[in-house]
Amino acid sequence: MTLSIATWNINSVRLRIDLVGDFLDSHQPDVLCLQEIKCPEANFPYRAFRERGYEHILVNGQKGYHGVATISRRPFTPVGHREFCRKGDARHTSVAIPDGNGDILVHNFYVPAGGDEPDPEINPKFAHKLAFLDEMKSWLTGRETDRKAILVGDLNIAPYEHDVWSHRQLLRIVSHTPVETEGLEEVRQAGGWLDAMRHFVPKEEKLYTWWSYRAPDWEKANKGRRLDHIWVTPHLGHRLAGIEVVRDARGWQRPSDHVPVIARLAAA
Amino acid sequence: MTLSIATWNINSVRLRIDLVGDFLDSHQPDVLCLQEIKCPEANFPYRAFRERGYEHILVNGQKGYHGVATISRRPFTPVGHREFCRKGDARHTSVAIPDGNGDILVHNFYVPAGGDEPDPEINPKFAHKLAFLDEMKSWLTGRETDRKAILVGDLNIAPYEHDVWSHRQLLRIVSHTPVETEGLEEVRQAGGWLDAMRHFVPKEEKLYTWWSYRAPDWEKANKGRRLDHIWVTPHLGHRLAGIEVVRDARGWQRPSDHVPVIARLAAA
DNA sequence: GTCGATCGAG
DNA sequence: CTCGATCGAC
Repeated sequence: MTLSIATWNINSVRLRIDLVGDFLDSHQPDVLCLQEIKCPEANFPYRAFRERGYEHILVNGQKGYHGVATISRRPFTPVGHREFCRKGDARHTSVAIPDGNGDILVHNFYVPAGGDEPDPEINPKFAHKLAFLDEMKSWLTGRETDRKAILVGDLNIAPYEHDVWSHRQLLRIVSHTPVETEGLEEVRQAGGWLDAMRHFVPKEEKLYTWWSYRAPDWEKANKGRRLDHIWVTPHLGHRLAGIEVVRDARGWQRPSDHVPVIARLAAA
Repeated sequence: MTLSIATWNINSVRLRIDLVGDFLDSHQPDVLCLQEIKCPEANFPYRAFRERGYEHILVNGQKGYHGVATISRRPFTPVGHREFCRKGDARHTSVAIPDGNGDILVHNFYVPAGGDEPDPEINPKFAHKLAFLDEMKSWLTGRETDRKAILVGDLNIAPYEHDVWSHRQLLRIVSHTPVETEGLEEVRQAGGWLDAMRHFVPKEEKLYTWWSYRAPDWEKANKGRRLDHIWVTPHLGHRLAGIEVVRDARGWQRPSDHVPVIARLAAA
């Protein structure tokens, strides 16, 4: 059976529920992983999903900040949320999707943004980000390597040179500092993950999933970053069929600053 | 020449500029007096008015609160704003509209709401409202009596029994307490004004211009109040041709809690 | 209920 | 620039 899975930092799912509906109608992913839903589970707009046949929903939300949700038109088993860094933040959820011979485990992450100042000594938000990466690394080491698994989300780090519009100008900007990009590479390698987006798009080619709200003419300036990611374990590597970055979404009415990314897996 | 003049507490002109445009397109008043524009003059959405041929605009605005604007498709001479109660509030503006033999003076007022507790000793907002009425009375006494003049606005008082859904239940509710209703009558009589709305609608008939946001089913409950008024001097009394309360406006998308009131004057 | 201001966060 | 929370005002 094939599987298509999308990840999207929606920056308030309630405010943008119509955009999400349009996206599901037009792109029909099997699974949608949202980040920054910005509401507790009780206020999640379930109906818009169920109306469209997305009846399997797992929400890890909190009031006002962060929050992730995994939504699927294929049945899944909720696996649970891990609370990283003992902060009470809703930044992770996981589900297991039956897929012929065994399940595919799907991790949905929202890594802390890290504030402005890239110094953990003076910026506790940056320290939190680095601690989160450390904990991701140890928790994921060996955990899914020998299974069929997918890790998606807003990882808030653009790891490679051409994941940002200017490597040089962003080296001291949070999301592209060496301690973060190297940290994220360690997480990826420790878990044995393959970077699905870069599997299809050469590392020499610019690839973005986020454009700041502050630049009025985002399309012309095109000062983007690749903050959103889809990783798969080697057991799924041979099934990777394609990647789509829905760049158009940045130009929709009242958009999120992130766009959806979709990965398509061939049948086993 | 005929003249039609509308008054509308818009509760943020920027948020509801599309509603205002629709109203102008559909009802085509010569003059529109807005209250509670809630922005300084610099942020006033002039373009939407000019695009529609309303090229004469006088704004007395302030940041976040209150603010009035008089908008006209007929030329006028700005007369100025009076600052009542030395509070720095933007609650009045006036213009003079050439009308054959002499001008028609148009006063646009936003009287303070007065808070919840109808006791000036313990509620300074109520004291301010009463002081505002006092100052209106002395300032207007004899001032326009012998001219062609119109006074419109959100006066935040429902003066007569049938200006509220329940006279008995509102006697101790701010906007319908005796000290306010009597005070407003004194203002009206001291200036020699005629109540144009009650000129057409008998005092025994319910007449409202405002329905609270808090009542979810405003139309069915119909617990309204007549807070918005159009007064004219005797020199214009014989020209009063009709009054329209645009009640529908309360049911528009994201409405103001007040609806527009339009007065039509016949040619001299 | 609905607004704008202010704030922290992105 | 845009979001939600909080607040005071209506």
